[in-house]
Amino acid sequence: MTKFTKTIEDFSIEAIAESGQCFRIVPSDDGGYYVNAFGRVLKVKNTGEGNENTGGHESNGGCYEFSCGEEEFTKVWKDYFDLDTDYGAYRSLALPCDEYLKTAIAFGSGIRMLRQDPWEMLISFIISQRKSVPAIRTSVERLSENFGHRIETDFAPAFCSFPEAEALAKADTETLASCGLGYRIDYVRDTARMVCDGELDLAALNKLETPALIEELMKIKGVGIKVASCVALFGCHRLDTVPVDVWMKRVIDTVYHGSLPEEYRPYAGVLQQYMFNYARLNKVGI
DNA sequence: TGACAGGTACATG
DNA sequence: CATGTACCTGTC
Repeated sequence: MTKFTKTIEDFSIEAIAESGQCFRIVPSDDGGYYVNAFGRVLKVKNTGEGNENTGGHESNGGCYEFSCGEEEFTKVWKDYFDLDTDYGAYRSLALPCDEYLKTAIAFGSGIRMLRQDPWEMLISFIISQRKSVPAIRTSVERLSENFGHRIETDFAPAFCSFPEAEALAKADTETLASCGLGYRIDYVRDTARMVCDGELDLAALNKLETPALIEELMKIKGVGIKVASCVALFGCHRLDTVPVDVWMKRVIDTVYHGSLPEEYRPYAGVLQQYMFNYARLNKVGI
């Protein structure tokens, strides 16, 4: 196995994996994690050296070993993990009086906003409606097993890539049903067909300003404001976007009396990720 | 064991 | 335009 080792600030693969923005980062049997993205698999393991690890989700960074060469790391994963960004700058955005956010940031230290594939985010979040996170993971895995391709490595069990639009466009109903898609079957397949037909061009949409991007995404059947916001934030890195699910609604209503502070707007998507993570994993802020 | 899931489309008022 | 309801099914 090729290895590349790097010390990274404000980086916790565990916190990222559990933060609800991705469904295909899973624990390995030795305390590391497998990252499945862009048709590749990467193993990430904290070496336990040179970090300020205080345990669990409070890990603030440290030395990590990656199962790739420096070239692939620089070309693919540095960008995926958003490593050129200083997350201390985001942390400092918390208003002095905002105890809730400060607590949430301390708890979720090491979370980063992944730069994920817009197509995968679109389908994954269409599937996510009325599903728990474990159920979403199961559906996405089954979809990949049925319609993706196998990814063989010398360091991990075989994984399957996220399906291309062509494969989902011609998928049969029975197989899609076996992936647990339920009433979302036609949402997923019709979206895939639109991409194949060129009727939906995600790369083109990604050039739009955030409000127009979300408006266009919501024209897709099965995509409402929440799913469109998730695609914008997690797939198009629109950090000004706040997906409001049941957890964030409770936080906004209860803690912020109806709306987040205006000062947060440009990076509210990052800050809400800490809030969401803290609320969901602790069941607080409700 | 039945309620509940990180919502959305569609029908009403 | 705001509110109410049905919806597939895995997971606990």
